[in-house]
Amino acid sequence: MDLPPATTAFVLHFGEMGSRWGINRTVGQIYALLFLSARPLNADEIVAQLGFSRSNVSMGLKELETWRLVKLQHLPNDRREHFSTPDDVWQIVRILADERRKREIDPTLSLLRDVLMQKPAPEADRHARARMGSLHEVISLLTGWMDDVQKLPDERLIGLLKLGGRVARVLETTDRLQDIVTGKRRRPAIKEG
Amino acid sequence: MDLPPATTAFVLHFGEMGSRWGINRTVGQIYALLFLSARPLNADEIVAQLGFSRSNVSMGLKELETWRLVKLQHLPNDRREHFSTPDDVWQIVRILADERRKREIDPTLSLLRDVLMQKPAPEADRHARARMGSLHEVISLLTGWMDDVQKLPDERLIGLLKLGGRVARVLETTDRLQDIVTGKRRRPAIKEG
DNA sequence: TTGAATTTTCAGTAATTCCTGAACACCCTG
DNA sequence: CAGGGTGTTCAGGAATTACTGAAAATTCAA
Repeated sequence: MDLPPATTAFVLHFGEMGSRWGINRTVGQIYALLFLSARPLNADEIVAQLGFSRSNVSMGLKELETWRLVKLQHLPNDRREHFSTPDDVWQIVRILADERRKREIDPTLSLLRDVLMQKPAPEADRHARARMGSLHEVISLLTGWMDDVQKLPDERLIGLLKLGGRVARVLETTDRLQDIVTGKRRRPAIKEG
Repeated sequence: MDLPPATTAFVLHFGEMGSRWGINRTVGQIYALLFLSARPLNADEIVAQLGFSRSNVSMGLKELETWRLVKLQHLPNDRREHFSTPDDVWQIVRILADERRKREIDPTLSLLRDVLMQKPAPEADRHARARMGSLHEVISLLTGWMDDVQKLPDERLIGLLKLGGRVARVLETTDRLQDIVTGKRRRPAIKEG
């Protein structure tokens, strides 16, 4: 790997982390290399830099395509396929969130729906079904929120993240207003005694 | 597995999903079983239900402990260790978010910091370093937001999630006020012409 | 249509991860 | 402090996953 030291460190790190992210070492390294590259790379260039077999690189790129994490493009006067990552890191984050959700959460949500639909066994599993119900509720809320957030344009999303916990204060205010309107809480008197 | 059908389905599903979540099949099943159980279970009960070897259950429970996903407890007049999951699903979500962050994100953040600290190689890696900079920025923002949100009490968190994308409107209003105050945008005139 | 360039497939091997049984360690209780 | 009950460790076999090289398929220019 005759790459600048910073790049090498990053690529190796991504390889190691791969296992924790659910991809393997070589796929992680390929992605890292493409992410840092100033221009699209073709498979042979990746082979040259990382030293994996040609076929392994081919399979790795295929997998990255199924994740929608790389895009294929052709350069003028060059038959070879070149690959690159989105320029915008936020775009990458969105895709990642989407794909992980699709793979890691949706199947469970769907199973919970199915199971909860069945007629309950007479007693016996009362508690278990209640637990699955809670879980379903929590996951639905989380994924619904994700859907909402995915619709926001980048600047709004970034604004929201920067606001962080301070959003809570806004909510607090809203709640209090709500309470007052619905009469759950008395309007503060001008003076009590 | 002489369990109610709904429980069996859930346990098996969690086993299969295990690989996608970064845990293995047996650990997934053990966790699912504990999650649904109406009372804490000891290792032998888990062996009886799932049919894994005693040592495998022992190792699985150890792993779940390192994830803080199960807690050990002793019942009166019983020397055996019993295990259970938190009653509150939100608690589980919080722990999971925390642990995944610690394992999957923090190491990368730390590597990026280190690498970006080094003196840049003369040219050559300008682009790569800029990319790493962007990535660092995005991850910092996301983890900072996570930190903030983790501090909110459950009801606020749930409120926030329910509000979903509608928070954006609040932000929009805030921005507009901000713009007016700072003079970036003219105060809407009563009538233009 | 040919054939060179490029990509994909796939059978086989290497590497890793998972799981077990047996041995060991650590209690507690009597 | 002996001995049964309980939990842990670990070497090795089983199962899975990763990777390779060779061959097949595809694409495209001539």
